[in-house]
Amino acid sequence: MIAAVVQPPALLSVIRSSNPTPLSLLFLTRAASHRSYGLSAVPHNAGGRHDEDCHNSPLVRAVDRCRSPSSLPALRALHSTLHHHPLLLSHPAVQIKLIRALAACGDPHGARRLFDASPAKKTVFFNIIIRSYVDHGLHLHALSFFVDGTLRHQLKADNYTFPCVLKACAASNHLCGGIQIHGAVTKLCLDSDLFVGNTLIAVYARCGRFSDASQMFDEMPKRDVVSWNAMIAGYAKHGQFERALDLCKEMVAQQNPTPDSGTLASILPAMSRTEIANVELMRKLFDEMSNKNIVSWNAMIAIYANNSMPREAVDLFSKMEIAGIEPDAVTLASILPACGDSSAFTLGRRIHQLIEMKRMRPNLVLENALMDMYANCGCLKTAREIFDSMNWKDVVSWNSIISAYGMHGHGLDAIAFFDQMVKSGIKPDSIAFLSIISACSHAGLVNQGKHYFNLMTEHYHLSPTIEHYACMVDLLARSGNLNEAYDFIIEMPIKPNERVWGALLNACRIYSNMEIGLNAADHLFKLVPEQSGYYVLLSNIYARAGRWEEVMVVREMMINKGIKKLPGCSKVELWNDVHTFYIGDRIHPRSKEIYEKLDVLMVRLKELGYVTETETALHDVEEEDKEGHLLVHSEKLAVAFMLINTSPETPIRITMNLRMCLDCHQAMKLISSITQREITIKDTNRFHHFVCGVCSCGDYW
DNA sequence: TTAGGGTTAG
Repeated sequence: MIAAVVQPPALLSVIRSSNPTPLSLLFLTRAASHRSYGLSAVPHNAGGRHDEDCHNSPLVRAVDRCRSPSSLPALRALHSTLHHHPLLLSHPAVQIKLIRALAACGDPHGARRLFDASPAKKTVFFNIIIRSYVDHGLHLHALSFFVDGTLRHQLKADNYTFPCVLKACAASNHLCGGIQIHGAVTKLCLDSDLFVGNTLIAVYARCGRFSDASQMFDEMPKRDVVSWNAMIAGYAKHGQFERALDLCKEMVAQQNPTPDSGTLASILPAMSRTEIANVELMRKLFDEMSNKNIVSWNAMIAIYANNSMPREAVDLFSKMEIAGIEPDAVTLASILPACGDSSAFTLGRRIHQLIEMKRMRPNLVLENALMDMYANCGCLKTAREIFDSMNWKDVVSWNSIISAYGMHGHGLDAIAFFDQMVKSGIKPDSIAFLSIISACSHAGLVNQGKHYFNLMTEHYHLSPTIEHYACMVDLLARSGNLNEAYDFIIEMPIKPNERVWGALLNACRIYSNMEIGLNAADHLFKLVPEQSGYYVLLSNIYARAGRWEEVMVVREMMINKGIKKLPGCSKVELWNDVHTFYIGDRIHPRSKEIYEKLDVLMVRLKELGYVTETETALHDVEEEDKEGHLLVHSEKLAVAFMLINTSPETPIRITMNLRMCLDCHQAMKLISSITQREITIKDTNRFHHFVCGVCSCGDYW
């Protein structure tokens, strides 16, 4: 019998609310502890009526509405209030609601305590708690609880229990546990269950046991898209990219089942630096997907970002926003590197605001991505602010700040960060060494670079990768030690690649070393015969030596092979728009003003002693117009454009697709001096930060 | 109930 108690209107609205706030629920529980609301009127032995009362109780209904971590304080208050109603609290229906709510509010341990205290232990309780452990990444808790439940409490695991415990095995790579559970599954004849079968595939595939996974897959009475995705994910995770792709293509060809968001996410590891045709295939799957969700959007954005297609990633992100899909932390962490790579600073900054607004910090991955975005957009100071404000830092955070200082030319700071990282107890990994050696290389710190290379191999016992070797060659060669660099290559235990020889050839251009340069070029033309940049480097070496006949020979080689020189291109952001300039470009709507500004600047520059550096460019016919005049390089056009469009205190940020030439570098130093502007240029190698006539690279690049 | 998505170099 429930007494007809008149509810105060405010309290009624709280109880009826479908989305209780912690505050409103606390109010309810405090009020409930002072009034009966019919709860004390629950008859002690009302049988079926008692059940009905349990479900109708406002307190129990309020428990039911606690579904997210923000409701946890309110839920705990409700729970303590229920202790005043022992009959209600001991009812299995109320207990299951409490356990379910605690699990949903992110308190698996609380749910477990309730289970332990409960005399009526049922499989359904068991399943909820295991799932809660798995959802919170507490895989070992899930497994030990499973063992405890089945052995000590004689609980019967069912077709709902096994997928969860097997998921715990798959996620923790616990193959032995998976095999034992498979035995139990077989005894109970549950291996023909679709959900159980799918998780068994996941266990075997994730642990690299492909024959067992395939056997499960082949022998299943019924398969669905999850079965296929589990196989694909296993191959992709273990580097068997072709097999993952073949399986995906087979599914597409059969048209059954239809690939879904999970397929895209499963194949993602196989989509890193893949062929463009594969990226296009994934985009086709994505476009045809009828039930796109946040996972499919995130996976497609990540596919673009991992394949050096940052513009496409940014475009897709815009489409996602237009479609009204709210980005989550994973989306933002995927799009931030794309912002950094494409210098989409305006978007990057907006994402930062979004993160702060949605209170998504602290989030280690997100903060690392944010720091990297700022560094890659030229804002070292903001990157540093993010780094300093982080509560918790991992090796990725340290690597990011080391590489940020390194690519901005602050080698000694990068070294200080590296040493600080080691002192803080974080073990440097392979990328940490790559970052620090690269930082030393940019700053000309040869001995320090060698020290870190030795430290990596001798103290940390890390095997250098081809990237480390390329970095060392760059360090040695660019500092003028060309013979040492050459010997280093010859003694390398792995076959030198394009990057290794490329670093040497570039240094040979700087130091006009014809002999070693020709040797490097010879290797490069065999390795990458279509790459225009190396022909240009060789031609520059000949031009510097005044060997014009050979310059023409190289040019003819390029013409015969149909190799086109990559036209220099610079991008700048102005009021949310990206403006692109090409060498000698006259197509920009404000071209006339840009050239007029440049003319004025050149007069001032020449007064300061600037002489156009024509030594290498003079005979570069592709850089001349019809009248034989040298075409203006794109970065000069970009800087003139920004000078006429922005206020004197606005810093100028330019991103280029080639390395900066000596002439433009000299011009930028002087322009920064006469206009009192900060100019930051990101070329394909590093950042140049020009302030008051001085560049952060110290003219060493 | 099952699969599956994020950060660091060059």
